[in-house]
Amino acid sequence: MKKKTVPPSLPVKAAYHHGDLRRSLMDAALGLVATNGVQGFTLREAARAANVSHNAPYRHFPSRTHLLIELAIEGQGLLLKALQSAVARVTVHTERVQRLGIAYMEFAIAHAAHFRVMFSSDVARNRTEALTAAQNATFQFFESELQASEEAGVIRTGAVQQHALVGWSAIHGAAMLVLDHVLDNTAVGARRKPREIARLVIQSLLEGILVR
Amino acid sequence: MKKKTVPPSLPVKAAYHHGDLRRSLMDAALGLVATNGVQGFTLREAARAANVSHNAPYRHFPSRTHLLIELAIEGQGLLLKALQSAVARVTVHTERVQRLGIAYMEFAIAHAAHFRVMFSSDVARNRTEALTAAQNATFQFFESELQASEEAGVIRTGAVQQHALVGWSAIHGAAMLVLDHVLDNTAVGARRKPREIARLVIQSLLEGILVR
DNA sequence: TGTTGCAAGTTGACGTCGTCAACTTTGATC
DNA sequence: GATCAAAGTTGACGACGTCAACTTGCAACA
Repeated sequence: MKKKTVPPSLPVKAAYHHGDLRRSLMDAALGLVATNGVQGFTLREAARAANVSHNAPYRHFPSRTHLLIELAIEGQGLLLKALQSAVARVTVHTERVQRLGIAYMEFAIAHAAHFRVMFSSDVARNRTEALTAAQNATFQFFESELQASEEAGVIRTGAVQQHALVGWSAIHGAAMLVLDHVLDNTAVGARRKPREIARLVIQSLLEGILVR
Repeated sequence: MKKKTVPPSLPVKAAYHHGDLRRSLMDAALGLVATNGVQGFTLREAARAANVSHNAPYRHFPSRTHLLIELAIEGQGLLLKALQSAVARVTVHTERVQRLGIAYMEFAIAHAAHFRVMFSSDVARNRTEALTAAQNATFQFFESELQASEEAGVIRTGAVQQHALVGWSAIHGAAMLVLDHVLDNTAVGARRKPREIARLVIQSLLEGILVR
């Protein structure tokens, strides 16, 4: 019924056994999440997009949720990589912190599908050890960054973990609010690009709010 | 088949027409969200919990999503009320800000079902004007609070909206991370109660991170 | 008082979904 | 060239959201 003699192995769409169905399904899932949201993603539709039967995905993922978990782990890796390369070759510590915040926000926008999956309650509710490890790696990167700033005498001492917590919370919260368009109708968020919002958040974090 | 002559109108479970099915469905939905998550909530199961047929909910809500939206609006109102009463009779401005943050976090924990619905991507994706208005009311309360602090000379001037943004982002992000147990395996979040985490976040926000 | 009309609730159906079980195809290994 | 596990397919099941058509109950009005 289908192609029997494979034409001389073009790099894409390789074999009868589909080549890399696992990757295709994950890509299809990302597309569906981007347009329909996490809960609008369907195993069967991903299978259709990959031209396989509705049960083929079960050869690669034990369930719909596990496919999402794999996407979340992948996304955490991409996020960590994005953060690391955002501060590579930057030596001024406050500049590094600023760039980390902006990179986080821009990752949430540019990889919105990954980001939504990473923090979807469905995934959170069924988190695996691998996902937890990936999340912890990102947080530890934040911590090590602030540790370096403290040792350089740039930030207040003795509260590195606390500062990493508030920093992550603030930029993560801002990203969530931006992604869900909650800020669209507020005076401060309406006409600002995500990057500017991230900059404002980090700036307030660094300088504080109280009069000095 | 069922009771025909209504026994002298007891206040609860009133009539044949169920009394207040709308409220019962929303309560059932909250219970389901609390145990199964937002995406685990089912119209049919809510109907079963209220002892009506699987289509009775459609006499009160045009769709499953609209029931969730109603819950989100209700939750925003409860949140605003909780914030307001948290600072009633408190006069010291920094104390007020601290209490607002703690109240936000405690609302997210105590009303986890409402909170999850309020910020579920399903609801965000289909937001109505009423929901947007309810969200804006909360944010404007934050802003007016900081405005008062500024006029009292407690916080830095000229950036009220910015500070409201970062404050909301930080405490909201912290609440989301706590709710999804993302902090459970971090050094700073593992052994702290949500209230302490909120306190840390607000404290860092007020004082800033940089050396002075 | 009797009729009428509308809101609330029910029944049944449709298409879609996630998942299970049993089957077939494919390609590598000895 | 036979074997065998991995990869993919077919068909089924129950549950879901939603639509359409029906029934029940209450209240307003003649």
